[in-house]
Amino acid sequence: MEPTERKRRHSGRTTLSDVAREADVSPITASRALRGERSVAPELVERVKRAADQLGYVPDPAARALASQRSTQVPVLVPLLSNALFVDVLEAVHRTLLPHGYQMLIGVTHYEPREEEQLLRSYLAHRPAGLLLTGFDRTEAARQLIAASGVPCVHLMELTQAPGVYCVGFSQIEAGHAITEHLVQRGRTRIAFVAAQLDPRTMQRAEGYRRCLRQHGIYDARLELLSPQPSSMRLGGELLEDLLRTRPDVDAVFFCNDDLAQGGLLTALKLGVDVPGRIAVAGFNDLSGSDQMVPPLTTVRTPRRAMGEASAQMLLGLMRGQVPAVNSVDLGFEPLIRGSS
Amino acid sequence: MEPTERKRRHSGRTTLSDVAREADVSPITASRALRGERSVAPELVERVKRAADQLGYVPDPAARALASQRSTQVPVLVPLLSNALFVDVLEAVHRTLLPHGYQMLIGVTHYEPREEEQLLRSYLAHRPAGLLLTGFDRTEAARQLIAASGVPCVHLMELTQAPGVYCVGFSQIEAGHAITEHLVQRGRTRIAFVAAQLDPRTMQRAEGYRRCLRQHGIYDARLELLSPQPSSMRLGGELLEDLLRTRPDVDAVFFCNDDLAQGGLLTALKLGVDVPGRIAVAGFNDLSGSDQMVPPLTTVRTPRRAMGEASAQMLLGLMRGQVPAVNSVDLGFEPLIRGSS
DNA sequence: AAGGTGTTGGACAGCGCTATCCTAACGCCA
DNA sequence: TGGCGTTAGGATAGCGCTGTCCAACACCTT
Repeated sequence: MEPTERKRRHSGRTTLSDVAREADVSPITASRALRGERSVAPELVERVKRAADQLGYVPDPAARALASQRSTQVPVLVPLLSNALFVDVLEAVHRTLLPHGYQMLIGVTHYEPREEEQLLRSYLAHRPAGLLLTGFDRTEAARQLIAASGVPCVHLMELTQAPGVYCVGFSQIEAGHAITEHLVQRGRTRIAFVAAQLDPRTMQRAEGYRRCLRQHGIYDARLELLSPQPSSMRLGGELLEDLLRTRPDVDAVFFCNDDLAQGGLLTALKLGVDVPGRIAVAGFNDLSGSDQMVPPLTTVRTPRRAMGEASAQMLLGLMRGQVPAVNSVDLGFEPLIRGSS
Repeated sequence: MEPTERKRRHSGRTTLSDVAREADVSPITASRALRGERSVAPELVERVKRAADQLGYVPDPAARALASQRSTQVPVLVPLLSNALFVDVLEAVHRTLLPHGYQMLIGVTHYEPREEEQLLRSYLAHRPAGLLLTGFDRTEAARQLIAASGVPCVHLMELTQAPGVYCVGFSQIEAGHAITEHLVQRGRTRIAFVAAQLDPRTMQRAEGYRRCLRQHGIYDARLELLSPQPSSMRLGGELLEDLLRTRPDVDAVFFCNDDLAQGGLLTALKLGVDVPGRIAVAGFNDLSGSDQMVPPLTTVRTPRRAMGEASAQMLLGLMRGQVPAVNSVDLGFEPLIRGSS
C-alpha cells in the first residue's frame, strides 16, 4: 500500500503552487509577484500574472488570513439598518472598499454599547483588516479590545480632536444650531425640539438647538419633547399632535430627523394645520421623500455618502500603514431651506 | 544559537491547544468536544468547555475554514440597498443566522446579472457555508458556478417548482392580480399600471395586472406606463403627471411599488387631484410611511421579514445537511385596503 | 471463549498561503 | 581589486484547525 496517497485532502481548486509551476518560478516568488510585495523582476511578475489569469487563480482568503494573521474583512458597526441614513453610509463604504479587495461586514448594534462590545469581540476574532465604528459611545471594554487588537479603526458621524483617534463626520451641534438659527431668522420665537431614539447624536443636535435659543434669550425647556421610542413617521405625527395640544403657542418645530418631520408634516396636513403659516417645520438628514412633501421639508443635508467614502478611504490608507494627514475630517453640512419654513 | 526559536510566529491568541492543555486532553478531542462532533465522553466535553470559557477561547475562523474547506460566511446577494424592501430582508436574515454562528455578507448586484456573476465568483472563493440569492434572473455561468461549488443555496422573493431549487417567496403575479382585482371591484375601468426599474418581479406584477384586466375584458395596453429609470418618489410624481395629461380618462393607478405610489399621492395632493374620487391609487410592498400618507395608501403587504427569516432557516437546515420538507415556501401576501382606493 | 461490532481517544498530516531567514549575485566606492 | 551594502529568488517552517486513519477497549453474539 502506498502511504503517500493516504491523506490527500486537496480540494481541486487552483492553488498558488499551480500558478508557480505554470510560470516556472517558486511559490514564494509567485506570491510576491501577485501581491506586489518586495521587488520581483518585472518579467517574472508578468509571467506569474499571465499564468494566474490563464488558470483562473483566485487566492484563498482563509489561507491568506491564517498565514498573514490578517483578513480582508472590514466590519462596519452601525446602530440600525432601518434608518436610510446608515444604509447610505454602508453603501458608500461598500463601494469604496470592494475594488481594493476588502469585504465589508455589517454589524448592527441597536444603539446598545453592550451589543457593540459583543459584536466587536466576535469580529476581532476574524482578524479584520480594519474597523469602522459609529460615534464614540461605547463601553470601556470595547475601547480596550480595539486598542489591544491593533486593528486600524475609523469613527463615523461625529468628530473629536482626541489624539490617535481617526474620525470622519460633521458637527452635530453646529448643524442643530444652524437649523435652529434659521427658524429664529424666520421670526419664530416659540421653537420646539422634537426628538426620538435619543442617541448621542440626537442629543448633540439638541445641544445645538439649546445654545442657539439661549443666545437669543428665547430658550424654554418646556418646548423640548423627547421620546425614547424608536423614530418613525407615525411617531412624528403623534408627537406633533401632542405638541400642538400641550404647547398651543408653539410656532416652529425642529424635528431631530426627517422620519419624524415627514410624519409631522403629513399629520399637519391631515389636521389642516397651516405649514409654515401656523407652524414652521424643519427636519434633519434630507432623507428620501423630504423634497416631495407638501410643503417640501426644510432640513439639513448631511454628507452620508461622503462620510462613507471618506472614512473608507482613510481606513484604506491606515490599512496600508500610512499615517493620514489629519485625524479628523469635517465634511460639513448644508441647511436646505424649503417650503415648510 | 538555538534554531528552535527562530520561526515563532505565534500571534499570542489563545488556541485550541491551550484549551486542550488546560483540560488535559488532546487538541483533537478538544476540537470535537467544542463542535459536538462525534461522540466524546460527557465528562470530557464538560471539562473542555470549562477550559475554553476560562481562557476566553474563540476559534479562529480562518484556520477552521482552511482545514475544513468551509467557512461560516453566508453571502446574500440583493439588487439594491436603497430599497427598504431588501434592507428588511437582510436584517431578518442577519438576525436569524447570527445566533448560529454564521456571518452574513452583503453583495449588491444593481439588478445586473453580470455584476452578480462577478460577485459570486469572488464570494465562492471564500468557500461560503451557504448562499442566498434574489430571484432567478442570472447568467448561465452564474448558475453553473453555484452548482459546481456545491454550496447550499436558497432563492428569495420568487417561487419556482423546478426540482432541486430551494426558494422562499410569494407569487408576484398573484399579488399583482389581487390588487388589480381590488381596483376593479371598486368599479374602476380605466386602470393604469405605472412601473419603474422593470426588474423581473416588477414585470411579474405587470403580468398579474394584465391577466386580471383581460379577464374582465378591460385591458388597454396604452394604460401601461413603464420607465426603466430607478424607482423614486420623485419619479412616481412625474409619472402620475404624465399619466393624467396623456390618458385623461384614467380612473385608477396601480404603482408597482410604494415609492412611486407615495410620490404619486403627494403629487396628486399638490395638483389638487382628488384621491380616490378622481383617481384611485394602489402601491406595492407597504413600505414605511404608506399608512401615513394623505389619504393612506392602499397597497400589498409583502412578507419581507418572514422571507428573510424563512430563507435563513431553510439554509441553516441545508447547511446542516438536512433535506427540507418542501423546496418552495410560499409565504403569501396581504392586500391592505386603505383610503387611497 | 473466540470472534465480530461499535465506541472513544489520539497521532499524523495537511488545508493554501506567507513571514522569516538565507544565499547568491550585483553594484559601488576607494 | 577587495570589501561592503543592496537586491532578488528560494528554502523552510509554520499560521490554527480538522479529516483521516488507527488503536484500544467495551460489549455482544454464537
